[in-house]
Amino acid sequence: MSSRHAKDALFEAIALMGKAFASPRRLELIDLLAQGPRSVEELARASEQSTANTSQHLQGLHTAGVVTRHHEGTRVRYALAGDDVLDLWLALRDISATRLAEVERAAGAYLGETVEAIARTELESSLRKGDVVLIDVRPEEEFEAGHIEGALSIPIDELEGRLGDLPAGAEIVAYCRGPFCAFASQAVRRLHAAGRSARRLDAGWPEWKLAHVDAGRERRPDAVGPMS
Amino acid sequence: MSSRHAKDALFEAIALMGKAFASPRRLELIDLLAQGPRSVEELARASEQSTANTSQHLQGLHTAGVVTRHHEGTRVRYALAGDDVLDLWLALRDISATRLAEVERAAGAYLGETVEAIARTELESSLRKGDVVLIDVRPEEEFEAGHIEGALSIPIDELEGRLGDLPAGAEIVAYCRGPFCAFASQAVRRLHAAGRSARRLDAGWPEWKLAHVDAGRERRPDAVGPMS
DNA sequence: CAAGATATCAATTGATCGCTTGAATAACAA
DNA sequence: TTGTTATTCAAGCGATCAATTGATATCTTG
Repeated sequence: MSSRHAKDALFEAIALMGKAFASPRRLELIDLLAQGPRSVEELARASEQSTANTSQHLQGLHTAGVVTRHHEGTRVRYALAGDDVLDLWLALRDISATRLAEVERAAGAYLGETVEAIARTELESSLRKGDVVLIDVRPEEEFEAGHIEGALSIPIDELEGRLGDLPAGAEIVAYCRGPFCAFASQAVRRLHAAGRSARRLDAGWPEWKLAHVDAGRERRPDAVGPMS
Repeated sequence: MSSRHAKDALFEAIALMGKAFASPRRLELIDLLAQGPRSVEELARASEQSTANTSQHLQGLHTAGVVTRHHEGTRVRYALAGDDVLDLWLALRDISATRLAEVERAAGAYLGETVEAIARTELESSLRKGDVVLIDVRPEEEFEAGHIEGALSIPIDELEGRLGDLPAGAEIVAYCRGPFCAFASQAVRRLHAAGRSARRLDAGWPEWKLAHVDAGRERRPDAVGPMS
């Protein structure tokens, strides 16, 4: 009975995907890819690591089935393999935050002084009423790869220069990559310094997108059958 | 600006949990714990590895926040830290199956010849009509830690001896740990050999339990705020 | 074709991981 | 107390991993 051997092989295969999420560098790449497809060089720059290392990790992610790759002329465009992978990453991130004090500490240290947040559902109704101005403070290429409908693209670096675009009395809501991204918090603090009323969205574009794709769907789209 | 350092620390902290899912041995332990709490020795026996190694991995899982531990006299009882962790594990498992051909191959090799499966929703309505006899072919201690209401516990090892407990003409449905567990498939094949009509449930107790806990709830129970 | 940009490969290093072994600790029972 | 059982600790060794470096392939453009 080689059932032990077969079982080992099964868990080993699953662990191939688990390993994809076991390195901080790879997680950062996944987090960036959650905003939209990117080339190797862009990812390397955004994650401040060498191109070679980035490429190496991306290949690892590819053989783990976590990202797709296609060539576009001289460059290679990587993307998350699907919404299920995005969901998995967000789940890992959120659960690690609730279960590991270390994560919350690190998040607090990275985000800086806490700013007031607004929940997605509340923002939705405010948007319908036209109560708020919504700004996307991510880099422009991420905005272009996908953004919340009705949002204004104001990359965090340009914020001060574009205060004029924002109606004086309006309440402003800023969002960025997600709850652990510092852009929105930073934007809110700077807006406050400029005398504006502002809050951050407690989520990012990926969460928003998933929430709208999933609306009215099953939790896990039909568990995988025993084989199929 | 030490923001790079802070960001690294954050991803490194999240990767602590990712690493928990990066080893086949640990995944097997998680899979066993998904059936219910167990002691170190039981887990070591069930996963066919040394007690020392099992203990070591369990400690790793504990510091990763994936399992809880409490002492009961001379033994230590480990359990999954929560339903969110269970959900994460099932998601990783299912996604790896859809994205990695290797996983499906290994699953096929382990499960043996495919048997006909029945979906959870179909089983639910059959149960209401009293159409089927449902048997739980996991080891008895797992049945006792939790099982589908109305199921009969017939550990796979005792199946032949207890054929008499099963009404002759009835359609039988067998379930076990999950879609990648071999017990149910094996049970169905043996029941067929005994001239019975049988199918396997395409999921296991953990999936069933989660589906019933989740019924009528939000997808992800309130994404973690930026800090909270 | 040659030049330039993008991505990957190959080889190396130090660090970490996974498992084994044998001893140590803790709770309990006789 | 002594013995027994369950778990953890500590040391060690081979295997794997992460990052660097420098070279190589591939596509585009002039």
